[in-house]
Amino acid sequence: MAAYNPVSIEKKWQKRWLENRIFASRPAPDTPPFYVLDMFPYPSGEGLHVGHPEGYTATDILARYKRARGFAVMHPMGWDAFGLPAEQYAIKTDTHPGIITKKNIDRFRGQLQSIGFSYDWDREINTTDPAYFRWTQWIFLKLYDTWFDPRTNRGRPIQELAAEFASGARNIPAELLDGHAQVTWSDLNDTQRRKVLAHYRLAYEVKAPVNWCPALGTVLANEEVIDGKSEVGGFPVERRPMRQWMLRITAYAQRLLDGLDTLEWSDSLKLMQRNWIGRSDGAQVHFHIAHGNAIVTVFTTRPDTLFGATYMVLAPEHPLADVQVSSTGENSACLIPDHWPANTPDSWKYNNAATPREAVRAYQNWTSARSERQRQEDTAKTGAFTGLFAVNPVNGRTIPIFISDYVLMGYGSGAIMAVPGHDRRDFAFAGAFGLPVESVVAESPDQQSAAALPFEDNGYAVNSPWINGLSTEAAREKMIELLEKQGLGRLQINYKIRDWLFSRQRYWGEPFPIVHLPDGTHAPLADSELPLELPPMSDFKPTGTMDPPLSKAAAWRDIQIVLESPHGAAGSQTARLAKPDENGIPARREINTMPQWAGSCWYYLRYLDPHNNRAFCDPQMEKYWMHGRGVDLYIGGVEHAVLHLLYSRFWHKVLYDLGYVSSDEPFQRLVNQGLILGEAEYTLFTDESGVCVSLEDVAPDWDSRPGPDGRAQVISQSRITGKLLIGCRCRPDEVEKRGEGFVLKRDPAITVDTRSFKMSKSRGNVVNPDDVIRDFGADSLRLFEMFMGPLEQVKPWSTAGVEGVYRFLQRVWRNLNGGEDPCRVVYPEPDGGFRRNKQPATGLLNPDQNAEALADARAIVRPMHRTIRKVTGDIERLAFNTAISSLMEFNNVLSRLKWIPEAAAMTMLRLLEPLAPHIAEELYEQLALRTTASISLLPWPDWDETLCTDAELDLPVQINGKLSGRVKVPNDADADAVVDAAMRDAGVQAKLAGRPVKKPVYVQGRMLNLVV
RNA sequence: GCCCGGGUGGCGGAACGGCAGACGCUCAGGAUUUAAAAUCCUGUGACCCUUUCGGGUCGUGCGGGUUCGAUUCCCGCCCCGGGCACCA
Repeated sequence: MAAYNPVSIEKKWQKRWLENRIFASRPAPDTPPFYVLDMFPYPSGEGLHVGHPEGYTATDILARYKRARGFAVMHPMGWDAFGLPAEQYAIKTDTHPGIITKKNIDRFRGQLQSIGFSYDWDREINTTDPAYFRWTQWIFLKLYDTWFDPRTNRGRPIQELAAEFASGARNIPAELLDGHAQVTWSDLNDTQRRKVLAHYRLAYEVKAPVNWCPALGTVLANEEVIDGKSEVGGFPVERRPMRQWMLRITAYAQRLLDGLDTLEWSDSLKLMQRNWIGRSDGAQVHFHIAHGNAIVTVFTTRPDTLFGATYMVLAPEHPLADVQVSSTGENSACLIPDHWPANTPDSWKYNNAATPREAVRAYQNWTSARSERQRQEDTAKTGAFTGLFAVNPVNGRTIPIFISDYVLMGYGSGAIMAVPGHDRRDFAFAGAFGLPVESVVAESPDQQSAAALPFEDNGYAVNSPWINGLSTEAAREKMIELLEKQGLGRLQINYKIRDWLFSRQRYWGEPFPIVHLPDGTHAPLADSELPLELPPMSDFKPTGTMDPPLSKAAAWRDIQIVLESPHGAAGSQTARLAKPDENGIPARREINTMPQWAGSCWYYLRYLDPHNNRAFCDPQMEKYWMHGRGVDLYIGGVEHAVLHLLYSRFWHKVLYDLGYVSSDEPFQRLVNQGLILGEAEYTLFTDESGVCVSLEDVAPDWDSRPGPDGRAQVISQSRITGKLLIGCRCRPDEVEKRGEGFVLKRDPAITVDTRSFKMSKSRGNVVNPDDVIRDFGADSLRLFEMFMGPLEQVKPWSTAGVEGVYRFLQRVWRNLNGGEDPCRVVYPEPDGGFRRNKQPATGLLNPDQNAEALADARAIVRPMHRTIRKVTGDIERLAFNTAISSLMEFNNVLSRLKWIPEAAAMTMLRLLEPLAPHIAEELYEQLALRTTASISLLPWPDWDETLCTDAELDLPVQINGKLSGRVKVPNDADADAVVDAAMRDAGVQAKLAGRPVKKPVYVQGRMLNLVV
């Protein structure tokens, strides 16, 4: 009998699947669709690690299962291949990133194919392929040509806005035209029209402070900055003003929020998105500047505390604090006085500045030089008095106005009313500057003030004439109502989310299909100009300045263009390259490129129709596969919670508004797989002289540094002496369990740490799937990835565990292998007997053997049907670990049989196929009488509920909830019969010891509890 | 600080409010083998009683509660992991 040799059978079947296009998606009108999607991988130079195949295996199992259930399955794979790592490697090795990308993709594809995933490889896509990014650029132009209409709460074509201006249905805001008086659309020239429309587009250009990362040589989106450092690489990020492309995702904030309610995503993921969007309901309140006409509007979520506002704070960048302009004398609007008001405390004059203007300017300089990181780490309150006062509109009180960097220009109106009694930040500032703190909310309405300030909880309004006694909730509503009535303010909703910074100063990304015109405006490329490809460059290194690499491609950048109006509507001209004989306008291409997220925002749509060169996707295909709900199941890591998943929802909603897709949301159901950690490690700490230190004496804040062998080692310090401690790995046989933790065998006084670490190259605990496949085969890899535990849970890798599932597959092989010799699988003959060979009428069993085989055939029926039921249910709920367990149990039953009936063998293989397809295919080919090209083409088996249950139950009997015996009863016995049987049981009687049964509780088919 | 997850044998984990620890790993003993590997069989939560057969007590992070019955539901803590963090 041939041994189980995964390497050779896996290669064989992978080749056959590809050649016979077994897993090609086959949409058909009468077949229900099922779209199961993996998160778009970035083909890195490192290749796969075992974390990748976790989600991929889960989706593959479901894809194979759904095919068996008669669905048309969409299960594609492709490459998110633009991006920094390839570009950085290209610079290092002086190779074009396109070459590196291609190599990495080939490697990734090879690795994925070696795991036996049932992707439809005809649909493979690649974001760096011009045939793909032609449509990324096309969608960008759709965003560019769309404005958000708040009245209908949806995006609309920009031409419709132009038409409203043209017809006079909408006035042109004067501030958009340098304050010119009322003009009509027909008064405007093309430049002016472009300027007006640019203000509304979902893709717009703005000069604003951005997150500049010098180490990466590019700006980053807010979502890509974590703790003031770049998400990729952890490099410092600074704020710098730059001209950048932005996408108006903020317009869709409410839609993005509302859409979450309709999705089958985990609560924690929805929460992350909700927090990121950050809606808060409050009010804007207008404060007059004392002795002037100016008004400052603040945003507050606690209008009920208005009576407790004792000062006001502006962001340092607030327009009212713009002293730079006034100092040149150009603008007399600056209200900051040039002398301190009488009795200004010295502590208010920033660094004892001579005048408020100087104080404001000095403070602005200081705060703008501080990095994001410094700002975040140091929350001590600083600020400068502006010399100005505001009038509290509800009580007429005059309050001083400060600037401070704890107020952010980007949120609300960049100005706050400070209520130090009920806000800890204001409280801290008031403490630092000696400002009054008053209580206007208390725990109960009859208190004079809150027990302790700052009191931030809800309570009852006090010391607030308009609203005294009202609960915080009611007071808030009442106050807004009164403010609105008197024109002092109104209800306002704010969102934390900012517009999406969409350009990067890199080479390896999609070029913007935009040209800059001599008049300072810009125009989109005509559709006929797409795709706009990157110029071939040998030097694509960063320039060392903030100029992107494409600035070096002057011939590509500087062009002659012709503007055309395809829609006939002025203001929406498109640009095309001038022909040699044409008199073109000199123009410059946009030289920033799009961020990596661009290509992944819509890739799931391209899979549906990947070779279409007339549309990003045929509408019929989109309707069929997305069926108004979006992707049926999307599995991936949680790291994209606020990046890809927010961005692509945004793009999708725009496409939906414009009528290009049929569903409002792209991903109906989403599951996050848990991280796979490295193998569990025991860490022993020693000080520098090598003396062991027990874990209790080690400070809990660990760090790591490169050790002598180049690998990262854990370091910490002694709680007692503060001395440096070094963690080193010890072997499992050096430790033993003692009490709560593990101790050293040779010195049980020393407790060691036990935990699993994230896989990382520096720690040297990365597991390469190629090695696992070489040693145990792809089926074992797949099986173990799923057997480790629940999909969504974090779990540590274990090589011994892989061996466990490998042994399981070997046992399956030994049970069912049909090889050259006849095996234990027996086939029924028409006369009721059995034969051992596949060929009819050979290898007939003798009468004794027939009797054994018949007994086995009867015995296997119930386990078989129960296994079908269990595996089916487990796969449906993505509980693959328990599905595998029950297949192991079923196989253990088969192992105990003398003869294995064909039906049981086929059931085993059919159920195994989604999980371990290669071995299933191979054994199926060996055993099946009439084989299809693949076992995956067979339908899923059904189970018979009546065959799942035993005729006789072995019921546990409890007395007062404690297990006290068992009784055998027929499975349809009623409560009385069961109690009767229990009472006749000698063991139960002994336990009852004569006590009368007060009440029996019988749970049908499960257990009996006797209450005494 | 705020908001989510999660704490079950030596380990990964299983268990519609109903027999806690399925399945797998580890370890131990046995069979097979000249021997080893592989394979097969048996045992493997802790403690206690019993020569054996067997039996008992405790046990799902800790403390309470609801219930005939709680790993599961409720309240209060502790620990671990993740997210957010001067967002008014």
